[in-house]
Amino acid sequence: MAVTGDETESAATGDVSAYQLRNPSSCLPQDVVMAGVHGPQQPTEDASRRRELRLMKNREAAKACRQRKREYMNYLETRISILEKENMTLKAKMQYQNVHSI
DNA sequence: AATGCCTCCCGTCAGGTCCA
DNA sequence: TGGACCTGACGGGAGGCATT
Repeated sequence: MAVTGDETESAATGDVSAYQLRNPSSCLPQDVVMAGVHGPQQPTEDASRRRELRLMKNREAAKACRQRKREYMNYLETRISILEKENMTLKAKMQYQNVHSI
């Protein structure tokens, strides 16, 4: 796999995310209210903790979601090959019946 | 060796759905 | 109705492969 663990590690430790780096306007945690007039404020400890918890849960949810999707796609591909075989068998059977006028 | 393209996996955000 | 959860979309990193 192409995972070094660095990304996961940095995300888990609350470093600046890739998204924040490429989209500076979104650098503020969603659930931290910033007061406009007095400039940027530090997120409270509790807000940061809640954000990290939310990101961690969403990270796990996304992994589970992708795993389910992979399994479903595998199921569909298996189903396709089964139905294709079935279709070929039925076609062969029809051809046989036509040739022998059954 | 350098480069470009493709594919896979990941983390994050945003928006939708569900349920207490 | 607010919070928890799910999932599509997006963009980045890394590996593999062909081409130069």
